[in-house]
Amino acid sequence: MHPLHQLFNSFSPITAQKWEPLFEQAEEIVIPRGKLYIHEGQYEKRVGYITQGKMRQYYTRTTGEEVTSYFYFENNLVCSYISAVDHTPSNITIEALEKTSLMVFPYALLDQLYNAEKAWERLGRKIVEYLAAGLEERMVSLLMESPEERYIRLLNSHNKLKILERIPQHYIANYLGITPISLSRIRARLQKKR
Amino acid sequence: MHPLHQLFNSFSPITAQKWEPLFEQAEEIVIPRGKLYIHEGQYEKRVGYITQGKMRQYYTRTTGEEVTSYFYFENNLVCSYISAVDHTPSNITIEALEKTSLMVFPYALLDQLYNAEKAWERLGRKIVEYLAAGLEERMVSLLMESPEERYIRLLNSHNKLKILERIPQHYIANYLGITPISLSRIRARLQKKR
DNA sequence: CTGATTTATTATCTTATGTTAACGGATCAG
DNA sequence: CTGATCCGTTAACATAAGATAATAAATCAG
Repeated sequence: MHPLHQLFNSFSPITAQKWEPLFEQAEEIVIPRGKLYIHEGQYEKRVGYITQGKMRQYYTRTTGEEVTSYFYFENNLVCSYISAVDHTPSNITIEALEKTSLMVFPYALLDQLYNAEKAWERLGRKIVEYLAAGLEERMVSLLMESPEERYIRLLNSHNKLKILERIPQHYIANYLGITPISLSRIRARLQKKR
Repeated sequence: MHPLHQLFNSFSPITAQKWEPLFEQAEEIVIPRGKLYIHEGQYEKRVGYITQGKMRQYYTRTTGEEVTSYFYFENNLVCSYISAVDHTPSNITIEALEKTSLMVFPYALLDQLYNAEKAWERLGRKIVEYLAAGLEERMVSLLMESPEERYIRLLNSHNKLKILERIPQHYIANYLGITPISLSRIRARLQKKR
């Protein structure tokens, strides 16, 4: 079974027959290191699935500063979801942090499948529920925890250890909502405590 | 048309016939000022719809401090969504800030309707998409903005003016992720700038 | 290999927030 | 009416983060 089909099934079962039309319309693309997959301000109606590589999602302030909101790795779906659903320009940018291979298909196809089949509609709901749960967790962490606590949480969330191994520290600081300098100080403080 | 039916229709159309079974099983409840509608730690499988009143949603730290994550008013849906979907104990508490009237129905009923009808399944997806969009906006605000900027954003978001009019200031500070003292200082700073 | 760039740390100074405490005004219950 | 509680503001102090700059280490390109 294709790993993306497997991922879908972990949300809600999709039979091989129903899976087929999506698989047929998907294509493989490769984004070189440092290049953008999704551009802020553009209508971005593709859904991607990473087979190899890593990506960074960020917002851009009016002042030009980038604020990292998420990292993606192998077996992750990447999509400017709100842009695709609401037909609005994307408010996020997603760049490849290394040469990244993706399977991509148009969101319109997914929408078509939603209309055609309750099983797909259900899958769509389950995926958004998963997305919402992740957003809530991040929101609560930002609301309730200090930068130091957020860093410790990251240290302990072992499903995200790959972030610490594969992402440069200044991006991690940015993801935590602090400057790289501040993260350095936090790390120094924590080492002293041991 | 019942206002809740109207609200549903604004997400995705539900015919009068399909609406009927939900309406029949809904009941009206009243929560007195200061009492809890949803208790943290309990399995909370109802969906509520406020017809009158206002409520506050919060998380509780291990230290006992409450951290406000949302305010609800008339015509809002209130639900410990993740608890209902995942069959886990609620991680949030929702209290009535004044005597509040709600229409409530079991989430299981909604789930049943999801299974029975694609129109309901679609509605479910649309509601979660709306929820996710709200969570993302709040997440971004916490990640990108200073407390002062978040307060200014609240001042300008005219659909939330009712928050400023109807919610005590120390809850607003808590919602912004700061202490009431700090909010007082921010307000003093802003007044000086004029 | 080598020079250039990127990345992480440390120091100094400024600024905003948290904490604690005090105060006055408003609200509420008896 | 009156005492008690709640609420918002202000002050003083401690702490942590932002900004800027300097430096060292690691990585990258030619």
